[in-house]
Amino acid sequence: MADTGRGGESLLFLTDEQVRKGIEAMFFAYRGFTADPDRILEGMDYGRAHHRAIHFIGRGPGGTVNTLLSILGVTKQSLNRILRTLMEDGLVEARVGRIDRRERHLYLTDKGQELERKLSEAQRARMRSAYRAAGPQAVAGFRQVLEAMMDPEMRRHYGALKEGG
Amino acid sequence: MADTGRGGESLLFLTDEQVRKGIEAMFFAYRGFTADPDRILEGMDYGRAHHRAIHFIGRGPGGTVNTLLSILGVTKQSLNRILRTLMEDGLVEARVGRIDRRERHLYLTDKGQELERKLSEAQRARMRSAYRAAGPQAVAGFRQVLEAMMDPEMRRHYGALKEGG
DNA sequence: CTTGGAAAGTCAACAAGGCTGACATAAAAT
DNA sequence: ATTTTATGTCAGCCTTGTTGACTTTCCAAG
Repeated sequence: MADTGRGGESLLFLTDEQVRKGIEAMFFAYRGFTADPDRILEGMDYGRAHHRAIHFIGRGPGGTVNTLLSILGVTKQSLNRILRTLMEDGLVEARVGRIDRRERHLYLTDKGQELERKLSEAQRARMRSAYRAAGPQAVAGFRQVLEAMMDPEMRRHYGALKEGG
Repeated sequence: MADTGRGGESLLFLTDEQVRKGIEAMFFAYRGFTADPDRILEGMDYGRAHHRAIHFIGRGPGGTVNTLLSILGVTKQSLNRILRTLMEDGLVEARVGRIDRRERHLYLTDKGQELERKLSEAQRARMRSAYRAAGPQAVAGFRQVLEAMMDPEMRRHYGALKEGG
């Protein structure tokens, strides 16, 4: 176990204690991460699931239901319930595919974009503030660790959005 | 990359695009973060809420119900349901306080510790692997950003566990 | 000693958002 | 012509969150 790794580090960062602290950091930070959108959505008929759908439709307009399904990792029944309410309320629009007419391509309406912006701005404000407090080097590290933590399939989606953005 | 490093930075890491990628990284990574314990717990009568309770009881044995309540950020009714099943199943023990006998101090039984270890090991394995892949500098940055992302009260709990650990 | 209030537990009801299973339909692929 | 795929939908269940009302226990202040 005397592996010194990257240029002579002590590997102290891999102790159980360090790793446990990382786990708790994830737990507590995720709460902060979702807190602002949750606050905005409470009172509306929407919840976190609607936020996620709106986010990824806004991020990849024209994506199919299947794509969204695999990004979100839920069942079609579960997604359908959310999508239906969003469409009824005129936040999301589903267009029949021109090439393959079985597919539905999803878009945010103007109203949907408005809510997306509102939610996104709150969440970005916190993220930006954390970024600013930690500095660019820390941010790079943050992203590296998170990316390494993902399941391969999720990393695929993440990467696709990276290029796309 | 034209990263100029700390002190005269380009602030490119604060663009909306960068911040959005951070948001998505959190989303996808958190899924990975919970995936392994979820897999272990499925089939048992337990869920993520039980995992969280077990984790923090194991982390701070002798803590009161109220402490746990404020760490987890749920209502007492919600926690009580989880705690009751854990006590019925002999994973958690509640001891009446010696000083203040209204308080219940929570401990994991041997059986509880066994499950805690099983869940924790799976989660730590992933975290450790991510840490190893990213390296110590990245890990430091990861922790900095997450800490800055927490709500102040959560940061308090996080810090308390930090010292304690 | 009595009373106020904090800590904890309990019961009931409800909602969000996961899940499975079964089934329907349209369109593409074979 | 048949099978597969993409999507939608109905019904029902589970976990885990919520609120509200109420009780018990116990410390502490009057």
